Amino acid sequence: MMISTRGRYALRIMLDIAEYQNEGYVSLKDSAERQEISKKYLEQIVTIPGVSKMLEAKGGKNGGYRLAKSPREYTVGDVLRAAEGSLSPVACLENDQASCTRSSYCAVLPIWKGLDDVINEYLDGITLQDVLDRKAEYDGGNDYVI
Amino acid sequence: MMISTRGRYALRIMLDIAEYQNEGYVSLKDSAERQEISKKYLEQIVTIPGVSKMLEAKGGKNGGYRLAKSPREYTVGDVLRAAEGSLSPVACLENDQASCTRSSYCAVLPIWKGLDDVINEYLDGITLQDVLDRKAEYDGGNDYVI
DNA sequence: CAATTACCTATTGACAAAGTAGGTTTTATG
DNA sequence: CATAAAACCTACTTTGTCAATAGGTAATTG
Repeated sequence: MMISTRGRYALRIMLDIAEYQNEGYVSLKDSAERQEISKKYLEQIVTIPGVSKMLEAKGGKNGGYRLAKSPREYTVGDVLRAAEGSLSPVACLENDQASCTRSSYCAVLPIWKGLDDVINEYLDGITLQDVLDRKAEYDGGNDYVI
Repeated sequence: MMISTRGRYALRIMLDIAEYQNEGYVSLKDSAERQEISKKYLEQIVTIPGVSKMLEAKGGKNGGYRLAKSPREYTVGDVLRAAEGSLSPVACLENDQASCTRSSYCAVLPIWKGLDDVINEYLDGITLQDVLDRKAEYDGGNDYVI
């Protein structure tokens, strides 16, 4: 499993904020309740450097978060990579990892590279706005949930 | 990371056997040396039920393994799924997993389904023979290695 | 000033990954 | 028939990450 709760929750909270931010800053308390996710755990996810870069925060009463840019400017891939650090399907491709000694002549490595490409292309082809739009199609903005 | 050493080693040993089986049964000892993988660990991988189904074994001197079918009839996806159990990128799609209570109305789930499809289509589009052929292209069957 | 929010650091329990270890059984061959 | 070489089987260990929980401090607004 390549995408853990960190990435999945990051995506859901970004979408939740995107959906409710027109009413002002969205607090983690509200998001956590809507999403049925521990608020404490969400705090950790939201403070992952890559994730927090995509948000603007404000403390105090009526504070909370909103997106730094438009939901059209963030892809699902952006959010997941920020939260997970890497979406590599195998260790061989991990950026920080000391690359395998066989990599220069490994006949299997091109398969992993191709897989990595396919995954990132797919996830970068979906923006947060796309998800919100699809949701709205289904239910007019009511029953369907992030 | 979705594909661990189990899956990667399973693929490499299947390819190694495919490559050398025309000279008779391929022993784990030889494969392990060529692939620089612990023989003991390879034993475990080869006895995973799904993996062992793709092999024919013979004990004793000059024994070893060979593929049950032609390398054209096994895809990379077949081998990886057999070794890993599942290639689901997220827990939400795991077959045995008690499916999430939100699944019936979750707006994010279709994204994971789509990702799963993209991954499996890619990996099922490559047969073991394809990998052997590509290797042969590069080096005439010598320097390039599985 | 009081409530509400974000922000920060540490700790925990469970589980899986990646092997290691030590044996038993089967099968050729000298 | 004895021996070596192979597959086959069960158990254990170590390490690290995941998924939280806990308990605070700092900032902002009404």
